[in-house]
Amino acid sequence: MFGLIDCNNFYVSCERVFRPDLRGKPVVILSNNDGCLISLSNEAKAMQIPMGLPFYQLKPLLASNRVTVFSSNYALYGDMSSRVMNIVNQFVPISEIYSIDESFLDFHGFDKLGDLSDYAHHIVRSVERSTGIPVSLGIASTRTLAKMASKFAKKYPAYKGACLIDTDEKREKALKLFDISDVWGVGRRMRVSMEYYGIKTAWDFSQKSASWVRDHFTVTGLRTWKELHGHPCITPDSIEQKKSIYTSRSFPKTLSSLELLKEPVANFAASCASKLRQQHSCCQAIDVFAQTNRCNQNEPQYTLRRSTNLVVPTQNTAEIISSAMDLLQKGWSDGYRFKRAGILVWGLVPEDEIQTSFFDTVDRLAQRRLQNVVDSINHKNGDNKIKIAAQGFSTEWHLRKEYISHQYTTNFDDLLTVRAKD
DNA sequence: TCTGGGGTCCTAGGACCC
DNA sequence: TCTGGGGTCCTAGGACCC
Repeated sequence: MFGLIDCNNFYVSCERVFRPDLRGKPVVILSNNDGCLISLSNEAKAMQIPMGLPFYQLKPLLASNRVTVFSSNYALYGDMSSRVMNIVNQFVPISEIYSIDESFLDFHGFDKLGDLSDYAHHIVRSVERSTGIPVSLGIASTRTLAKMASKFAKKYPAYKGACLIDTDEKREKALKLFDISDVWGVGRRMRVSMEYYGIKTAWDFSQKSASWVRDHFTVTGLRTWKELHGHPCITPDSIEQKKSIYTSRSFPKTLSSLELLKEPVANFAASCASKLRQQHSCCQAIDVFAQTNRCNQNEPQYTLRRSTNLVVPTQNTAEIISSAMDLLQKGWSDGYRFKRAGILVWGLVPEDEIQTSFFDTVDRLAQRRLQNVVDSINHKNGDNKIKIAAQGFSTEWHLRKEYISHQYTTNFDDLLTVRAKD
């Protein structure tokens, strides 16, 4: 059996842990740059406030409904996430963190030990008591069915946070109640085709033949179909060893000169290098992107994209920045206003399995020693206390975060003061 | 004025080989 | 007049997830 534990309205719940006065009230969380609505409390959902729409369009509506707004605070959400995962991991031997607010749990063999339902409810209660974050737990014979079960657990209070689909009868009933477009793996595009073929529920889909599904929805559709039948065949990749690493941001204003764009791109490159070292990988290739504002159809559109392969794989900040600056220079063309840029590093290899080159001119050992010293100084004194000159000091490109809360759990200056009542 | 960020996987089509 | 067939590899773009 697989379990899926999912935090309810995760970002909103994180804010509420430190703002208990907001429980039961409508709250929304904005994406980076205060761009779109990305997390809504149940009260906000009940007001028919749509998810994913630009904030500036909804501002009057939110104000008139007295909705509390937060900029996203990833220092807080990331830390709360690891607290939740740590608690969950005390209850199962194997888990796969799937996203910031979800984890798959391995329950194989657990059903022989006693009542799995009691155990599931115990997990849900423990997480909420220890972290303040409400969660839903679904358990079934495949990951797709476990996700479905967790949605039932979230939707119907009678489940008290945990739902098991552990018999064929329950599976059939669940499939018949479940909208096909809510199935894990069915997105916008597939939903349209499903509608065309008259498939409304997960059950309708499961009643098609395997070959029909393969023909109309390719191997990915077939996998989902098998999972709905209770045959596990989707294994999410471990998040620990990524195959590529991406850092990108939109800018609050557009940037139209090469000099202005260099600085954010250098910082994105530095961020990728740091993430590489965290997962003990080196990259073999680096891509640079920059895009004009796609939402503004009145101005000329352009996507700058340049790629390079490295002679020797690297995780060194200076080296990756230097390649990125080269690529940006080569791909540059005047006359565009860039709204977004990013760095992708890929072709990742473990840092201790590097294929060296006969023609390499860099002293790799010295390079690594220097990087280690810089990392340890920054670790002790704060990110970017020592940085590469190209990363600069401009704040032109920094994110807009007008409604950000404190870093309650990761910054000493933001710790709450608790006073006893007289 | 204003529209997120970070991933994985699959497929079609082109380049290239013999 | 008339120009093959089979294979691999790479890349861009799209679909999907949260």
